[in-house]
Amino acid sequence: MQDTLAVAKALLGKHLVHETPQGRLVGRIVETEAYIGPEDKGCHSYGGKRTKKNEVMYHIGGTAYIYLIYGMYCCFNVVTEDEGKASAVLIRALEPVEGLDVLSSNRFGVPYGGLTGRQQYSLTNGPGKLCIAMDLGREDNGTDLCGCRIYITEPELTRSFEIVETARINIDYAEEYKDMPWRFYIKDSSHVSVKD
DNA sequence: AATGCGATTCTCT
DNA sequence: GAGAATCGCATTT
Repeated sequence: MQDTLAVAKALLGKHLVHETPQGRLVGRIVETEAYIGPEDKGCHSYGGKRTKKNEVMYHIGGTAYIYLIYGMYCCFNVVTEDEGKASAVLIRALEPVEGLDVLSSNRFGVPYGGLTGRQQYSLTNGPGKLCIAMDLGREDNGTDLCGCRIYITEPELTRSFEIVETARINIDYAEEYKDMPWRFYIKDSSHVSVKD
């Protein structure tokens, strides 16, 4: 059960990789949020709710759960734990690592060199933004992250960093769970969506 | 058949 | 900081 929290923290600093026809896209994970199964009022599977939309949450850990939010953006999650636990970790922000021109083209329609400073900063610093840049869409929902197209790796150069634990974003409806410190980010990263 | 809304982002002010 | 954009799907009539 608490294992999801461990995964959320362990994912920080890892590289999310998407092998696309345009090239290999890589981002360093700098911000995550844990959504912990039926008990968590902020979780799509709260109370054991199981629908067409959240079905993938009930799959085995290591599956990609991607859903459409607000009619126009996607959010990318990593399903955690055993089959049926319906827990997941939302990837909220990345630092661009590889494939900068493709990431930039997907988001802003121009190569990385044509970006303003503000655009560079906002390339992947949010759950909807990183899906656009990394070309992750609903067609990738249910993808096995242990495969060779979308996966997570340990970077070649590991840096030490400090982890900040804080409340999750935009789940005011989650009552006593909205303040749980289940959001994690790398303190000195310049690409975190919201800092305290 | 109709209604309501969300684990967001962008554009003004 | 507020408001709009936009739509699949769960829930209600």
